[in-house]
Amino acid sequence: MHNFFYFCYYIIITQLETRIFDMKKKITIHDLAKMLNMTASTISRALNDHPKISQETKELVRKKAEEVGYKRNLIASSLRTGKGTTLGMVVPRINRDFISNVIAGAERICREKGYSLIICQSEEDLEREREALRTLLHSRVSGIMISISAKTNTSEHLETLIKEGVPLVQFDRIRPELPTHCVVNDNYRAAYEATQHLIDQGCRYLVHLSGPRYINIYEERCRGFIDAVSRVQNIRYEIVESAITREKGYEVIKQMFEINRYPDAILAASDYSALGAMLVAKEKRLMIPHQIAIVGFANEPFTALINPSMTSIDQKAYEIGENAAKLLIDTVENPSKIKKPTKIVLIPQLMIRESSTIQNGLSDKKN
Amino acid sequence: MHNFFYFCYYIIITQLETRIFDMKKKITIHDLAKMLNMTASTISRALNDHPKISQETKELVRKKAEEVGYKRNLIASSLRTGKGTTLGMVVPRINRDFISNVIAGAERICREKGYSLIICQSEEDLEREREALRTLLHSRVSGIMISISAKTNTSEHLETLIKEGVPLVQFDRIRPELPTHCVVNDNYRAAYEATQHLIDQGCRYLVHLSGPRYINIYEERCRGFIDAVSRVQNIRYEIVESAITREKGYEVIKQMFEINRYPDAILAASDYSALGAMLVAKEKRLMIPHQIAIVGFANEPFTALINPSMTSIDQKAYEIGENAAKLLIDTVENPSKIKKPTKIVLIPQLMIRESSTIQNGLSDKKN
DNA sequence: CTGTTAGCGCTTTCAT
DNA sequence: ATGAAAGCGCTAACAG
Repeated sequence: MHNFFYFCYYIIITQLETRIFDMKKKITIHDLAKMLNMTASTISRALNDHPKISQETKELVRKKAEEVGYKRNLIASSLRTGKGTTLGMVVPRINRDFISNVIAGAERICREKGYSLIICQSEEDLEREREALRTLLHSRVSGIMISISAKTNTSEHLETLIKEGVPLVQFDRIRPELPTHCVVNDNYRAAYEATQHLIDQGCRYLVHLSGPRYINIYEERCRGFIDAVSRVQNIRYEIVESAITREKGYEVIKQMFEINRYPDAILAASDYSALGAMLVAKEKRLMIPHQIAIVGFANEPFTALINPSMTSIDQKAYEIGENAAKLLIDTVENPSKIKKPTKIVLIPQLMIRESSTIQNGLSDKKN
Repeated sequence: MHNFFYFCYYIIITQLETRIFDMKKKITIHDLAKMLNMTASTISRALNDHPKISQETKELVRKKAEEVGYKRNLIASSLRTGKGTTLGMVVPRINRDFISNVIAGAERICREKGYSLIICQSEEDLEREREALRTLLHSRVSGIMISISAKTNTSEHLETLIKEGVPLVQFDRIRPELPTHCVVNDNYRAAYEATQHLIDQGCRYLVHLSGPRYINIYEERCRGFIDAVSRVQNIRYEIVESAITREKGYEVIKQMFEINRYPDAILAASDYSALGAMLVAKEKRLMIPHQIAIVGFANEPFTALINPSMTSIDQKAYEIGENAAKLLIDTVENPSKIKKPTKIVLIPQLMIRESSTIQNGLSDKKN
C-alpha cells in the first residue's frame, strides 16, 4: 500500500511569494573608518589588537563594529596575509563509524583553534583521492589530513603535495615511507594482544581474516597475529587475505566448514567479516564462543549489541582526529620550524565480550 | 597486563632531520603572462574559457599552465568576484549514522558541482550552534545547510542569517516557521504507517517513546502515532516524552512493567530507546514480538544485526544530503531569482523485521 | 581578439 | 598613536 510511494518524494512549494534571500551588502573597514572619522588602517589595527593603538580607540572601534554588525572578510584577509584558516581532510568515506568519529574529534580541535574543516571523500578510489587533493589545494587550505583509500597503492600524489610544501598529516591508513607526521593505532600490538587473548582462552586452531596487505593497517594486524601464534607450540593457523566484508567473511568460513576444517577461533581484521563468520557459525549451530571464539576489529557500535556480543578492538577514533588536527595546526602555524616527522601511536583497547569469553562464567545465552 | 598502557600513547620522533615543509612560492597569472608574452587578463580569460579568446591562445595558455603547475588562487578569485565556492553545514554531531550519511550525500553533490563543504558540529547546544554559524559566515561560505540542535528552541539566530541574505537550507530537524528551503522526511506518515503496521499485527496496547515535542520531528512522529491509534476502537495507548536514549527507554519500560502495565507494542522515536525497551523485555523473558512487538526509528545499522532483528524506519539520509546540497547550490547560484521556499519531503521506508512480525511465519528465534 | 586599468577588503611597510 | 599608500591575485569594464 505504501509501496506505491517508496523511492519517490513530493515537492511542496509553499505560497509565500517573497524574495527570500536579498544579498545585503557587507560593511567594510572603510565604512567603519568613515563612521568614526578614522582611517582603515587604524580600524584594522584596532580589530587586530595591535599594540600601538590606544585602548580607547580599540574600545571605540570594537563597539562600533559590534553595533553595525561588521564581520571581517577572511577571504580578503587571507589573500593579503597569505595565511588561511581552513584545513582539509580526505577520507575514504564519511559514513563509517570510525571515520565520522575521527572527523568529530578533528572538527572540535579545529574549531577551538579557529580553523574550519573541509571534508572530502575519496570513496575508496585513487583517482577520486587525487581529485579531492586537487580540490582542497584549489580551496587554498593551509594543510591536509588524509587517510588513504583502499585502492591507493602509490605515494606519488602525496609526494607531489610534500614537494609543493603543503603541510600534511596522515592518519590510520598511511603510506609509512613518506616523511610526514602520522597518527595511527598500534595495530600490531592490538592484533597481537587479541590473538594472545584467544590463545589464553584455550584456542589452538586460529584463522585470521585479513585485509589487503599492501595497506599498512592490515599488514600490521597480520604480523601481530602471526607473531602471537608463532610463540606457541602445537598451534594451527591460517590467514585469509582480503576478507573484510560481511559477505566475504561469511563465504570464507562457510567454505572452510564445507571441507571439514573447524577452527576454534577467528580473529578478523574487520567487525564486518567477523559478523559474517558469526552468522555461518550460528547457522551451523556451533556454540559461540565454546566451539568457536570470534574477535572483530574496530569496535563498531553493533558489536556490543548483537547476540552474543562480539569482542572487538576499539580504535580511539576521536583521539586520532584530535591528534591529527593538533599536529596539522602546529605544522601550519610553524612552517619555518625545522621539524622531524612525528608519529603518534595510540594504543587500541581490546573490548572483551561474550564471543570470546570461554574461561570464566560471563558468557551465556540469555536469549 | 596491557592495562598499563590503556589511555596513554607513545610519541615516536623519527630520526630524519629535515625541514619537511618548505613553502614553495606559487605561480600567478602574471608569471604566466610574462612567460607567454601576454597580459594577465588574457591568461585569466583563457583559463576561464572566455568566448572572445582564440582557440590557439587558450591551448597555449592551458598547456603552459599545466606545465609549470599553475593553480588558480580561489581566494583572490572569490574576493574579486564576490562569489565563493564553499558551502557550510551545521549538524548536531557528525558521528551519528544518520548525520554522517547526510554529509556523505551532500559532499558528493558539492564535489560534483565544484563546491567544498565545511562541517561544523553544534554538539546539541544552542550557543555552539550560534558559534558555528558565526564561524561559517566568517569563512565566507556562500550558503549554509543546517539541522538544528536538540536544545534549539528559538529561531532568532536563523532569522538573523536570513536578514543578512545568507542562503539557507534546513534539513531533518527544522524550524518550520522560517521561510527557508527545507528537506525533510515525512515523519508523520512514517509514524502513522509504523503504528498501523503494529495494529495490523493485532497489537492493542501501544506505547510511544517520543522525543522532546518542541522539535518538529518528534512532534510529527507523535501526531502520526496518535492519529493512527485514534482510528481504532478498543485500543489503549500511552505516550512518554523525551525517551530517546537507550537508558531512558530501558528505564521507562521497566517502570511500566513494575506497576504491572504490559503493553503489547512499542513504537519508539529512536532506535536506541527501542533497544532499551527490547533489553527490558528480554530480561523479563517476554517473547518478542509475540508478547511485545517493537519498532524503532532511524534504521541504525545495528537494528538489522541484533536478535531479534528490529523493525525500524529508514530515513533516506543520503538522499536528504543530496537534496539539501542541490537546493542550496541552486539558491546560491540564482540569488536574484524570486523564489518561494521549497520543501522537499522524502518518504521514509518502514523496514519490517522480526521484532514486529507476528502474523506470518517469518519471525523466529534461530538462536 | 587582446591590452589597460581599476579595485574586491584587507594588512603592512613607511611616514608623520 | 595614526595616516597614506601599496599591493595580495584575480576579474571585468572599457578601450582599441
